[in-house]
Amino acid sequence: MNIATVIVDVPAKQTDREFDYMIPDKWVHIIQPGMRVIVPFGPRMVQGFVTSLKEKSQWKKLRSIKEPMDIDPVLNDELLALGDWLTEETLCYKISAFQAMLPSAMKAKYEKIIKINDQKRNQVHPIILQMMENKDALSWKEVIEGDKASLFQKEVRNGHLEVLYYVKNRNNKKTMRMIIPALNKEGLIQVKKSLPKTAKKQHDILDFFIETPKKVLLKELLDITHASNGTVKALIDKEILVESNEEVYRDPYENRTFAKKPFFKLTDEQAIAIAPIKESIKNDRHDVFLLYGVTGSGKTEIYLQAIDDVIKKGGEAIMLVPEISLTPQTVKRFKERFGEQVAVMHSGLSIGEKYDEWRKIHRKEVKVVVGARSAVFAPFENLGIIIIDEEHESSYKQEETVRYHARDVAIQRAKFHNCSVILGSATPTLESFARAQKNVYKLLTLSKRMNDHALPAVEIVDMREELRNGNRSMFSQILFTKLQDRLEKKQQTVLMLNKRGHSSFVMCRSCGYVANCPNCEISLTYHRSNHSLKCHYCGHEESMLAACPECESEHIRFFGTGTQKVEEELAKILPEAKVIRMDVDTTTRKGSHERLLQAFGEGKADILLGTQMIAKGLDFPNITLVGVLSADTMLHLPDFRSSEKTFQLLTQVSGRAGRHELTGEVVIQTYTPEHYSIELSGQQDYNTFYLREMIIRRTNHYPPYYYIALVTVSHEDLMTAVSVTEKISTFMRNGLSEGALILGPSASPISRINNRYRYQCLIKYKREPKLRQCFKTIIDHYQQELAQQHLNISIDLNPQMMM
DNA sequence: CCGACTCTATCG
DNA sequence: GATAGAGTCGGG
Repeated sequence: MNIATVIVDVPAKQTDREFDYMIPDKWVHIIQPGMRVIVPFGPRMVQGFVTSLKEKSQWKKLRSIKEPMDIDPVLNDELLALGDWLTEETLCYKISAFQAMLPSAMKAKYEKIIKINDQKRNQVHPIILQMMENKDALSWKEVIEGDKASLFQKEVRNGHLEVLYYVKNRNNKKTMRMIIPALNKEGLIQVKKSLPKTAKKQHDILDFFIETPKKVLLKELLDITHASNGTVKALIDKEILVESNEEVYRDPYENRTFAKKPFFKLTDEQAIAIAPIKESIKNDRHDVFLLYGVTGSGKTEIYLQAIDDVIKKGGEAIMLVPEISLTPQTVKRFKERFGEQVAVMHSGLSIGEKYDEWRKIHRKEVKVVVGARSAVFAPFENLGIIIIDEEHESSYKQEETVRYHARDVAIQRAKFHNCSVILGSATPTLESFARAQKNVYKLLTLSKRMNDHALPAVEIVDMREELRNGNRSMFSQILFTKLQDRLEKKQQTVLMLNKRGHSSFVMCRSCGYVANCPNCEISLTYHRSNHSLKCHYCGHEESMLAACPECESEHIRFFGTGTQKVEEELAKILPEAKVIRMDVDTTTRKGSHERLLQAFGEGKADILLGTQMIAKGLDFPNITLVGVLSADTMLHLPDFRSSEKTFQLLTQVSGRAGRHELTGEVVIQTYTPEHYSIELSGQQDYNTFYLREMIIRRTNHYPPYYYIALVTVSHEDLMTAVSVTEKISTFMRNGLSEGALILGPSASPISRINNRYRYQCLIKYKREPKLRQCFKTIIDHYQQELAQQHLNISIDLNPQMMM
């Protein structure tokens, strides 16, 4: 077995296959499938993943692997197979699938440098000699961007200069200096006797080690003994102490202690719900459970106890949470229960921290991982359960390159490990609930809140009515009164502004001109921080307009009730209220999200004002009022899931109120109170919503009755974009069965991004075995244009967003 | 004839 | 995706 098949780190159609390499004798027993290696590829060096080993190759001359990048494989057989599955399922390159499964710290960095060929030093052009006078090497980038590029190229061609390629591991293992005594206790006492009395600090250090003869961090040692670096160094020089550099994990939860918490006694309802899960765990069965439980019904406790069962059996658990609710509160609950056995993975961690957490899993130092979407790839080998909380969240779907849904990956992995998946939600997706109805998933229901607290009373306010009564403010009379009331009672309020699709655009009040991005078909967003207008799609930025470019009127204003504007209004009408604002502007800094929530939890403010990000996971006893300022902003988005999304969001945010002793109230302001998703979320009636929405999905041929696939074509030239989309539509019509519905070409909801026109074709189908093959044919057909970057075709199977 | 540029096959 | 080598063009 001295030949390895390797997938190289070149994400392109033509290189998306295995390449054979010789394994040098010294590595023959080292290199295994799933390892990263450095291989020569054409003239350069690239990273690659070994996928298999074999004896013979159809190629006569093989090149050799340069060196392995790992000691242990980073992908085991299961994950290698999962990579194949991902590739097929999402139509991505195999290398992209592998990289999606690993922390980004493992992605190679490449460096290309130029050196003087020492044998020909005397022939090198004097200008270059001068440029490289006291430098060992120049980076290729520097050279090619300078004005001597052609001279350098010539010198490279005639061999006076040589080009070197490096593959670097981003491996940034953190190391720390550790100190350990070289002698035993008696030895140290001996040394202490022979030390002069004046060396006081040295005595202190020796005392320390006589008392605690073990390895300590240098930093800690200095802190405790108040000695200096020099003192320690003196002892090292005398060979009394030994210094070593040791790898440590960066601990994002450092300096925090988590008191062990016992298990709660389950309510009768919880006990009934968990029984089938425990049964599956006990018998190593693969089941998918849909845990449908109203907000505050104690789903988390069920997760915790299920995980505990798994750990007791020697298994491991993956707990997925939406990014946005991966708050310290959530992490705390898991750390309190499972202590050091928990790894945490979320986007707030640095690349290095994520890498550390990954290695804890890889080295089997933890049993549980709590994390966002990508944690579903945690390299456990004894998986006993995968839990997906808030199953309906759209953040479980990756929206670029490897367009996977964590739910699908979870089920795929669970099949392999013969273990169960729990999908939990108060507002399940229609897809999941329908599967539960058909017994594909097993439905478990929690209909009551813990401690029998009532769900909050919801009041829906018709804002058109308010306007007719002369109230032009953004607060209805009812909401205002209730706000005042809570202020007096010293209780807390959460105000949500549903901003999506309603950002603060700039409009002229005289002529109606709206500031649009010059490159994209989308309005610019006002940013207060630097008084500028920005495009969220291409990054275009310009300064705020002083006057309307169309009519020169100065009545140009930013519109859309942004959170800042609400904050200002609150200051006017309720000047005594303390407000914490939470939105993209106030939560960009690391940890700021957490700090704001903590401050609110400690009662440092009366009102928490924010966007969707406040709808999930907050659980504070003193919140008794939830206000939704404009419930319908996302109802009119061009997406067949907009009703479902609205219902979910309103139900979730309502669930923030009255979770503990005090009863909660919810006020929902809307311009379309008659809409069923608003009306039914007011009644917290998921079942009726499900039935009504299912009828609509059936008549319009949408999921769960049909699967959908979205093809988006973009090109600089409008006509090309249209005609390619047209050809694709026709091809799909001919290639697929009678039952498939092909819609399009039609302009994308955002018809132009970065000066590229976007057209799309939507395919609805029930069963199309040929679907993926058809897409592959299309990509092959347009290969050349795609490679030249003029054309772009993106294919999303089961898209979550229709943009 | 040379350099600058574009196109395209290939990478094991 | 990056590269080298082939092919093309235009100025001298």
